[in-house]
Amino acid sequence: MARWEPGAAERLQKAALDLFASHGYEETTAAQIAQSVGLTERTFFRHFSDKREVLFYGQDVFVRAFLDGVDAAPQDAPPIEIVACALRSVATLFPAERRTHSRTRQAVIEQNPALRERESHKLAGLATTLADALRARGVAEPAATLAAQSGATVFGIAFAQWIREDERRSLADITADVLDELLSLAATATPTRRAPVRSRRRG
Amino acid sequence: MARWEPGAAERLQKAALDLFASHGYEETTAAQIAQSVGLTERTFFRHFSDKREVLFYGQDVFVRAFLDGVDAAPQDAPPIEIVACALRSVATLFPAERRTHSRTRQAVIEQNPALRERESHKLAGLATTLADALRARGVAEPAATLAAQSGATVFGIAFAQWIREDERRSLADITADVLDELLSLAATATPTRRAPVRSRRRG
DNA sequence: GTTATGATGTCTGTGACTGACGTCAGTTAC
DNA sequence: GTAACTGACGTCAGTCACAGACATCATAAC
Repeated sequence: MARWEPGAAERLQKAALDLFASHGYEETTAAQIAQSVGLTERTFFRHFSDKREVLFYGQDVFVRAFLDGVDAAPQDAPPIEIVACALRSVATLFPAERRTHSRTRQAVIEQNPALRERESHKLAGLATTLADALRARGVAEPAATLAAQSGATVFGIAFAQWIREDERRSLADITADVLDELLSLAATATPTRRAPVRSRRRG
Repeated sequence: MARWEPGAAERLQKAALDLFASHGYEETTAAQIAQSVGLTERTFFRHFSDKREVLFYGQDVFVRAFLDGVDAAPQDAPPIEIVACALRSVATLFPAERRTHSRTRQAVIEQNPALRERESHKLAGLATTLADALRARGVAEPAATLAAQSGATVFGIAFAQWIREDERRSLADITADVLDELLSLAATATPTRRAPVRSRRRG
């Protein structure tokens, strides 16, 4: 028999979400979360670098889905198309069954400024990672950062929409629509100086 | 003679930046900052809601410049043009003389994850405020959020570029270029379903 | 002159986080 | 087969960010 129950991080995360949802984020101490699953505060902080992080545990699979989508894009695809691929890829991670869970988690996050801050930082980090991937494919700056940031923005908007009670569409559909809206929006303004993008494949 | 030197917040901010730059952010305590200008830790936290905030004191004028730019845009301007106005407006707040100061401040921020987090959150907050202003002008969702977020992104990229040692152009010029790049980028992809934007003036 | 005000100091407490060190089941090396 | 090793945990003690409550006192308002 093992000395400890396995999956400490997962148990802590589940307990944390429950406690945050029922008693509030600030009202719940890290020690309480740990105790509720038979661990100590010290162990909590061995698994999570800080208290907020417990709500973002597992986001790496989500980031990886983005990168997989980038890899799956055809070699000659323009930056925005690569981002569209990435968005399609990540949308598969959020089937309809997951909406309820996502919704309660998001409710907790939106209730607390510190958590909102961490969330926007995570989204920014995703954009950075995406930009790195685009640059690795030969997209130049600032196109890489612009495209990546746009992708993160589109995802953020689409996700918020997907969570809403009155929404029936799949995340993939919403994402595609929001991206299209962004492109249409850009089309209404007139570029003033620059020639069309010269990025894509260097060397 | 006044009982206390005036401008406590400004003095605290200046002292904080100095100490952060010379000894590092984490190595500097709030009490040290306060003491260095003859105040107490408690007073520090009366002026700033938390330790990081001291580096962002005064950002309201910056946000206001954005909003002024929105107001200055012609009534019939499409969302992206409104954003362009806002960007031009805010660029005037950063003349060449301010580059050195901005650079050291940014160096401090980039050295610390907690500060970077706060910064990305401030940028997100700016985007939210901008989106509100666009919506107040009749821009519908998600166009308002998309345009606002794009504006914030463009500013972020342009500002980072403006700060670089090897950069000679004004922030206004860089901003215009980055925005153009974004529009060109969008033009390379093909919108698939949506009709052109139907936002702008409701009711 | 009295009173109100506002920025400050003082005191005290809580909770997030950290470093150092001890513990012990299971694994590996010999 | 035992000894050394490892990894996940507990314990203890400490620092610091931050907040509530209350006192202080120069200045403004009356």
